[in-house]
Amino acid sequence: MAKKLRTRPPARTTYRHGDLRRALLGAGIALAREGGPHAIVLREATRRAGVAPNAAYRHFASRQDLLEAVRSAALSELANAMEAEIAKGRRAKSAEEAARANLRAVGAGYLRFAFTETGLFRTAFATPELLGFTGDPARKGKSGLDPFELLSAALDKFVGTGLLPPERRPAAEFLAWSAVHGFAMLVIDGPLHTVPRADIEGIGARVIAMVEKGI
Amino acid sequence: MAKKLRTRPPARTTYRHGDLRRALLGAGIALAREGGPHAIVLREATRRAGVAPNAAYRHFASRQDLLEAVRSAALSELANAMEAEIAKGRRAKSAEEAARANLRAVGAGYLRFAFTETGLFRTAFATPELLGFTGDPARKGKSGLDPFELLSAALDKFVGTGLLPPERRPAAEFLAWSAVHGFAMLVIDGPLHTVPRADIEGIGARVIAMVEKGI
DNA sequence: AAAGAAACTGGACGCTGTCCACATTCGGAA
DNA sequence: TTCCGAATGTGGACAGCGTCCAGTTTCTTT
Repeated sequence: MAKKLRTRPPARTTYRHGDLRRALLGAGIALAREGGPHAIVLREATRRAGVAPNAAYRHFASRQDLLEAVRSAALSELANAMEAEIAKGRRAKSAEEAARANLRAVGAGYLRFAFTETGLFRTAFATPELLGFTGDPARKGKSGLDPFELLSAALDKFVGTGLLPPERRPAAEFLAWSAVHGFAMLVIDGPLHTVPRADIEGIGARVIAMVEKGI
Repeated sequence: MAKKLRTRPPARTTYRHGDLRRALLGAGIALAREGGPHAIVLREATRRAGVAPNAAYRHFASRQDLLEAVRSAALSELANAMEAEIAKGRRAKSAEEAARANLRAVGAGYLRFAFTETGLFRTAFATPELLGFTGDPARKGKSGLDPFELLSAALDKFVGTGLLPPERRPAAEFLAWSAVHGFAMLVIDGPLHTVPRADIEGIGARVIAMVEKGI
């Protein structure tokens, strides 16, 4: 992989960069997109920003700190992908059908992002230590909801339309999420990696159906 | 974390180590158990074996090669954990109840291993590149089946006892696996990390129930 | 006893994250 | 306007990593 002479900006003339934090974050996102969390390397980010390695420390406390910022961005993009999928299926239907379509869209958007932006998806769930799912605004999508909240909203509609008895509502997001997330993992770097994408789509639909039926 | 002066053997007197490959593999497994795949570092393994860093290259082509060997060992231990759980529930029951208990045991064993041997579990599914689920004998448990085969066998019994219509059998392992694997991931380093273990057990049972019902 | 293969050592290289001391520039107070 | 402190970026260094190359020691085979 020739990663050396890439995206080197035209040798800035000013001493100050001007917007280094954003530049580093952008480089980090690009790196993650190309090669996952492992590929986020501080020195390469500074190289792409045209700046000395240590300059990064004025904006990020450590490599881990940069990784975390990229992670937030990835989660935000994931939320956007889910919202896009939800918006796609907006038709006039019965409340019940709408609730079903909504939940399916949440799952489908999640999977689409996982398979389309694999590097970012992996980064979004890369955890050296434990991860808190705080209400960090940097992780939300355009709707103001993060991925977890989007799923919760979809399940609330299930209860609202009587598709899910209220006593089974608590913690239901974890059942749904488990299935879809696990499936994504198995496809991305598990035994389903070699299965043709056409078949994947079918199995993915069955995973979502299993959730609808079994939740 | 004081990781330095650990398990240094008593300064071997012979030039040859005698059983270096096994020693390195053992050190690698210990490292993985303590800190996951990330913690498997070649130089540390050689240090623990009391040998120069390069000596490792007589037995493993690269760090990745050692990682792979540890991975196989981890998968084998996972299979053992699953088998143990299956054996626990062996009582005289109807074939149907036995099939249900079998599938639940497969899931429960998987989860138990994931939560008990987190480092090894993470290692088992760490994939820098893509991973093939070959019939590598080093990955099997005592029964001669690897984790995937154990799950397949459990599902076959479901079909055999009429609990699962044959037309839904194909690829069903991926539905079941997705749910349980995803749940493990969410607990290990996802948003469920902070949830008390008592509650986790309950949600885990519901995940498995969802699979039984929704598959 | 000699030769050849196998196992291990020693030193080096380039890469990484991070630390420290220094240089430059900007913005506000005098 | 000038000066001074805070913010930002540079340069050099360090230890640790995976890996390569060239030796050295030992075991095995002839």
